[in-house]
Amino acid sequence: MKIGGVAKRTGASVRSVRHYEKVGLIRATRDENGYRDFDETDVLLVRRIGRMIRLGFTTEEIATFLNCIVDDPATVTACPKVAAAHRLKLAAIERQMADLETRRQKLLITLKAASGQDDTSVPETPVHAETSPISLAHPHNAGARRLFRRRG
Amino acid sequence: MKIGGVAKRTGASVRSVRHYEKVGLIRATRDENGYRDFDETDVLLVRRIGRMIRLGFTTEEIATFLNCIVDDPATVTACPKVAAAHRLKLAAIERQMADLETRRQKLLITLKAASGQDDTSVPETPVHAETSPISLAHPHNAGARRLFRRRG
DNA sequence: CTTGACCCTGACATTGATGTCAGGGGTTAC
DNA sequence: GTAACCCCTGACATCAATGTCAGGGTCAAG
Repeated sequence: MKIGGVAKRTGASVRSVRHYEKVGLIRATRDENGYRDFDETDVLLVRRIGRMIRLGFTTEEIATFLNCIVDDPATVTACPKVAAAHRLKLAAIERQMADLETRRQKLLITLKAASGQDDTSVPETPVHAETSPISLAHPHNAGARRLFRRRG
Repeated sequence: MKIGGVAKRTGASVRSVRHYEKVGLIRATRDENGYRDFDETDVLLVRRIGRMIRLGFTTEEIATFLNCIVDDPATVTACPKVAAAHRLKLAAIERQMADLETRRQKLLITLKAASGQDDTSVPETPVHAETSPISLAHPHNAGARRLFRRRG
């Protein structure tokens, strides 16, 4: 199967499949004309890589445990590298969530401080707000916009 | 005050202060020798910019409402632009949190599927798991590591 | 006059998967 | 033979704040 077929079957772009090969996640034999040749096993692998990436793993991380991914769903994390990588990623995600939660609380405080809105429910994690919402007038900053490149 | 003084007083780097000026968030007069000259007002503004950035605003976003930031903490979001920007950011953060939560649940499922660990409590948001943890053997991916640049 | 501590501008690097373009070739059907 | 697809490699762009380097001034103290 050529690369276009893999792309079609996996949902990955041709560009991405080439990228996965370049970083060593997949391997392809070559036809006489230089075209990559894949089989059904590669399709499954590319699908799995896509799932991993959507979970937040980088290709570099995936590479560290790709060689111990096994066919039996029951032994998923049986290989310690896989389990370790998953636990690390889990911890990283929870750190990110905590950071986002902090920022969320500060935004809520700022919003609540000004407008007497009551639809901002602010559930768990009570905050002790030394956040000092907004202040400071600075008269000369009117024309600040549009110094930025726009996406072409 | 010269740029080094601003940096020292705000915690921002000299590089960052120059950057804020370049994108129009602050303005500096120039001494005869070309050196930037700042006053105490600029120090307060740079501190505020730093806080905004830590909240997750980009300088481009900050620029859209910087000119309506006022000195009175009670009127924080009195300027509609500020409130709108904060609500947008809040919504974006909540989307990110939801995405992270989804990924977290999938990671937990995968981990739970293999090791009979019980310290993974999995609290709220029950998941309907069509996640298909891990599978697929691929014998020829042993030498995948170290194709990546290392940071020097 | 030299040293050291500042300041200046401009430019490149970082992160990482992916899009996209340039320039070139293969394969197939008409 | 030519149009229409597909493939190849290599390279640049994306996002955004910040670090860092090169190459060059300014200025005060010794």
